[in-house]
Amino acid sequence: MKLPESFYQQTNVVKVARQLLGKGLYTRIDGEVTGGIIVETEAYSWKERGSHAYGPQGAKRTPRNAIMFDKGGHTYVYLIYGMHYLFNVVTNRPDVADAVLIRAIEPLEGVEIMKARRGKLTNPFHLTSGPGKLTKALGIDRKWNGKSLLDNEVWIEDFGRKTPSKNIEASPRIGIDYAGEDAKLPWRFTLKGNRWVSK
DNA sequence: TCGGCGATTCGCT
DNA sequence: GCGAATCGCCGAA
Repeated sequence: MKLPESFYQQTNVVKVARQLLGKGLYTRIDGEVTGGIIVETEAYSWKERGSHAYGPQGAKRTPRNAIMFDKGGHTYVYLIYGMHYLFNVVTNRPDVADAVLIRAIEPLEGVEIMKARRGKLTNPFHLTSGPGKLTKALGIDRKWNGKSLLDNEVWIEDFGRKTPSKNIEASPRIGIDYAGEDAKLPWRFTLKGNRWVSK
């Protein structure tokens, strides 16, 4: 069952980041479905320096991050290092710019298609074990920014199982040293022991 | 308008 | 383990 709009409109983005572990992220392109189990997420709130929507005088809206100010249930996709697309789930109410970065998935459906999109790989665990890797495997690029997760192009499945807290590990977020003290927030969540978690 | 740099990945050493 | 790749964003001027 597809996650409903109410899930994305929850007001605690850290809680949503935890709840997304174990859910299924899918895309459908030309009728071909690819997807996998979310095994690594990071929460980003406009209130802290790690977020693209952070501003010293309050939330900062720019052309790039505008979609984060929309209501929860949209995608936020942007280009980083001039070559990788990163996929986020926009959460919370309109004008509250929170989002969850999906950092890794465990391949589940359309594996051969994902392999073809990724090109030559020596290690099978490298297929979707990073934020830039999974977008390439799922066929996500900048055109996907702002899509609704309630449609049939990109969506998140609830398999009806709750992930026990003991299987979730919290740690500081990756690659945001510029965020100062906020870089220490334990807002990265992983499924303990999963082989597709990024290194 | 200009210049520095990033929520990363991959290949080579 | 290190550095190149590669470009759009964003703050400063």
